Amino acid sequence: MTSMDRPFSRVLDRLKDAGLRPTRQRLALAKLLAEAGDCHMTAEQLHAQSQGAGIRVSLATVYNTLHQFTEAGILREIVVDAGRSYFDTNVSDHHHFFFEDSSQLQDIDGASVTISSLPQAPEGTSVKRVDVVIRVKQD
Amino acid sequence: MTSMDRPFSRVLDRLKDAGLRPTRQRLALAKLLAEAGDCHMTAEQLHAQSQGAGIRVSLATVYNTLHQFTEAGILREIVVDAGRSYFDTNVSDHHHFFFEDSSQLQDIDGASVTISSLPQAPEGTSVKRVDVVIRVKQD
DNA sequence: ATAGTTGCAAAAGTTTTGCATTGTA
DNA sequence: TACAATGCAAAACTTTTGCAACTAT
Repeated sequence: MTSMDRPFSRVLDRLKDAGLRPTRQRLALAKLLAEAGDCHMTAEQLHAQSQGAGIRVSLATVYNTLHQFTEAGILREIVVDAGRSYFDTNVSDHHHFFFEDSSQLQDIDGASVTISSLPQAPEGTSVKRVDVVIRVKQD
Repeated sequence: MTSMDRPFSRVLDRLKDAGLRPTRQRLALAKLLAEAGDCHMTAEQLHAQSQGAGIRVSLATVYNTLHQFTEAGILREIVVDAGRSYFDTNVSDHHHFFFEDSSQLQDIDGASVTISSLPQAPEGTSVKRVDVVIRVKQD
């Protein structure tokens, strides 16, 4: 996989498809996310990185942008920890280890988890996603 | 199952085992949770119910108590929604549907979900719990 | 008495919203 | 110019913490 294949290299197209203007802030945040590679980032972390890179953007805008990217399918939001959202740059089929001691996430390839039986979605609803979180602790 | 078998009927023993004193607030909150039966309650909801029942207790104490009960194994904390924790009175082996439209949880019996392959826990860690959340949306 | 516990006001976080500003056609 | 979209300050939430008050020996 070359860097050209990474989701964020197509970010301009993605933003266009989602009806989002390619503003300075969005492009800068998308670039940071692309450079970070596969990762699980909080809004706070991305905001800090932005400041470090000399990009002036408010935390509110970071949140709004992360949610817009999530809507557009460029990111996936993961909630495993009370009062903190993670945004995952890996949007392919996969699951997560959650290290409760350090509050860190680690990807598990989708092929490593086999769910051989699941109940049907309740009448009138359809499954949007199945999340498997393996919570682990230091011995 | 009679009401005497429900976890909260043993709350006095449970509190004792956990080294928690049976204070007025704890007993009142435990009683409300027991009466509610199997449910997924937020701290805010439990606090509202307490007020409704004429129990004077602060929201902070509700949070502290819910966490203490969770530590004691009387409750399980479920995090599926950004910025909101649910406390589940059902601590048996089970999973959840999450209705994204209404932010409601519904139990799935453990036997209804079969995971036939899972990766090993990373070196030096052990699995504390495997959470499966089926996210559904209204058609 | 006193050592340990508890409950809550106040503080600390996180996330969302309202609206002036900006950008586009 | 008009119209919609954007970015951020301020507001709204949720959750945690520090410490005065309380409890059980």
